[in-house]
Amino acid sequence: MKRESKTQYALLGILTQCEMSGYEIKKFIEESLGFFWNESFGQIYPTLKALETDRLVSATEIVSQENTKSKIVYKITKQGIVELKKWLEGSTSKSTLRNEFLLKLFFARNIDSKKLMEMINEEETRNLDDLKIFQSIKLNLNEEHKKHPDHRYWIFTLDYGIDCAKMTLKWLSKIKKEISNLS
Amino acid sequence: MKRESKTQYALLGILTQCEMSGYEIKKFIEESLGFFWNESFGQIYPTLKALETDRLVSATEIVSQENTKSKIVYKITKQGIVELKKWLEGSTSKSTLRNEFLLKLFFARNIDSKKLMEMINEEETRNLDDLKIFQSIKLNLNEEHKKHPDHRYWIFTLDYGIDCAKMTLKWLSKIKKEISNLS
DNA sequence: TCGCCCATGTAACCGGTTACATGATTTG
DNA sequence: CAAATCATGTAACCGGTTACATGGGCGA
Repeated sequence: MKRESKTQYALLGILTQCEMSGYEIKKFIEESLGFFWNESFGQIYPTLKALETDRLVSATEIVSQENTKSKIVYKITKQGIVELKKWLEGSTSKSTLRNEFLLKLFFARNIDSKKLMEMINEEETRNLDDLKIFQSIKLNLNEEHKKHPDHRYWIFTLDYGIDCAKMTLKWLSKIKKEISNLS
Repeated sequence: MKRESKTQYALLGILTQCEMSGYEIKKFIEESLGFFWNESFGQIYPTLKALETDRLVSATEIVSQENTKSKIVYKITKQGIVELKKWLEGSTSKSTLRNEFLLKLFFARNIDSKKLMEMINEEETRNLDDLKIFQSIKLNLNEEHKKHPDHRYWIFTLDYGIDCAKMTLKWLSKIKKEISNLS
């Protein structure tokens, strides 16, 4: 069984928005997919070059003007869209998830009870912060990008983040109660 | 910033249960941590050896008897427990999550609507299957291992899986409705 | 001038999976 | 007898991050 990186498809998908440089793609990922996907420059730049040699994207150098610096923008080609659709409509492999917090909780018998509470409180804060961010992004999305062709799908993924954070918060408060009742 | 594999801590944590061979550790992971952690033999065996040279575990060869095959069982040492606790009570880094389903959904404008529905239905089935498995494990855990010192923590992590699957199912049915209403 | 952001790139490294080899024992 | 499971191990490979280099522009 061979593995195949999904980085290429992430980049192709992003380039269905508009043409972008590697640097802009990185920013887009951080701002939009950050909570369920990420890529480093060490992946983005070489993958863009590989996509270009495969003719799935085309590169154009934008030369330095006043107020702008030179950059290389990439545009998805027809073949690129074909390849993207193949992946989109193909089977989805479940990602190998590794949750360090759950792993620690599984072994929590070995944690000092005070430290355990601290750990859970930190997780609570993290999720509360995430929730706030997601909700403010959703507000902004509904105000400024309502007409964007991808708007509904962006809301779908964002709602997942919101529901996930809310569920986790409920679960955390539940286990906090049980731990304080019984220890 | 250096990275440090968590595999060693996962193994140390598991060995707080009882002494086990590499093979048994693998089975334990699959049966108990499977939905939020996994390790391959290619990691387990070399890591066990490294833990042994660091004196965090001790190895004993169980020679072949009638009905049993020879195997090497590993036992956590006092230093091992110290190192485990250091990790447990240290800071928890959030794992880099990559959710292929969400990535596809984010780009779903490029998916044929019938195929999109199929994709969502598959995700629904996957979550329903997971939920059933988690619930049966929970039943079994409450019947057979109620007295186990780790019982409550096992239930906590399991409950997370259950709540997560339920939340995802709700969210999936919500987006299904919205897609069928508006397309 | 200093630090920050824009912008591109790559080499070294690491963590992990896959695929294989070996061989015993058990089960259908 | 074949297939599955028990049991250990490793080499090749891959995907990804980190850390670095380079250099221009811009604001404090």
